Amino acid sequence: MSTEHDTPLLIVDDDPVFSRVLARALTRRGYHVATASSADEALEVARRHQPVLATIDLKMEGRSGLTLIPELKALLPELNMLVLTGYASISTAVEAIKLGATNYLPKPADADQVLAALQQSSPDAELSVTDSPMSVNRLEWEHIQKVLGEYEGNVSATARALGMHRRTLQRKLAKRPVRQ
Amino acid sequence: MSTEHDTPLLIVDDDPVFSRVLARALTRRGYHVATASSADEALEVARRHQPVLATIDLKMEGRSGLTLIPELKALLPELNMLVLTGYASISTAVEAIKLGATNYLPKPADADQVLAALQQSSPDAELSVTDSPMSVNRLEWEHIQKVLGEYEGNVSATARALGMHRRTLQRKLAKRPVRQ
DNA sequence: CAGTGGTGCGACAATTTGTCTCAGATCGGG
DNA sequence: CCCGATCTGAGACAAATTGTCGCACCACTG
Repeated sequence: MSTEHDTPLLIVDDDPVFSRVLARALTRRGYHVATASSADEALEVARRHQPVLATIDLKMEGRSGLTLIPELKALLPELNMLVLTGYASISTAVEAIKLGATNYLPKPADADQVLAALQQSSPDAELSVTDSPMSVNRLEWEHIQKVLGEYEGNVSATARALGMHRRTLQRKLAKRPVRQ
Repeated sequence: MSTEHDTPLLIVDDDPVFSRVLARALTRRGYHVATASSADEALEVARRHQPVLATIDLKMEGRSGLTLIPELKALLPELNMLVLTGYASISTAVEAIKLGATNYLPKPADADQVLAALQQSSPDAELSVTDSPMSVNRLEWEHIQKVLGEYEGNVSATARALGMHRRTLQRKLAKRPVRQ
């Protein structure tokens, strides 16, 4: 476990909240974390920081994270890149891997899942024994909260975006095991 | 268009209807088509047929098509493999590409899409990123597939890990993934 | 051979969703 | 000030999904 101590890691994400939370969690686990909030900033920071691991968001202002992958790869051929996105799709997953990403996860994902995905870099994939995956309900809850935030709390719009009935979303939000 | 004339192509799928329809469509377009309905048969046929292109179904009787990918690759290093499945998920897509598949398409897909996916050689970083978040159901499907993969397809263990009833998981798996 | 743990699937009750419907609130014009 | 559009919470009831239990049937192992 001491092998990853101070391993330089780069987080590329334009959502400051997500970025900060993940950075904190990874720092606590002993990584040397840097963050960037755009593709261009990522290249800049990468030059200085020389990361060994990176997480890359796809949907960002300006260039998409997809174009960033080959650029980072050119800069740091050894870099282990995990694509992490709230707008996941099979087609971008396929492209990301072909472009050289080592893994691809839909958000929400917690720090442990991120690390497991980064570690699982070898193509043959020794199955990591993730102690306990997120329950379906928790995953759903976090996703709902995130999207709800993106729509500034508009329940109707969120329900439409999530492809669920407004009444259902309403009910799910009503039995909140959570505050604010 | 004459370049693909008589190009040997292998279809691996255990659904005879799908297999026959696709074979006919591709034959009409000038390919020299062979079919196989299991992983083992695929290896056998591949030896004789020496395909340049192949489509591989994931969910088949016996071994999954996923294990077939590296085997075919070992047999025919130049083989261009397209994974084609009715139970598409990001996690199997990532796995398939890492194992050497050149592309991945959810069924249903018509012959033209299949050919386009097989022909498309270089990755495209300009691919547009979806602008709507995943639906709750789709996210659930992706998560289930990922965990299921981590437990090597063990339904009971996956259900336990996800805190859901085996019967329920079973039923969810029987359904196709929701689009969009 | 018995024991353990996996899988598929039928059946029926318990719960959750979908659908429809109202009755406010709010907001930005015209 | 009223209009139309849109958002909201909530009741009611049907439709669909899930929880539960049970059973048969492997495969593996001591």
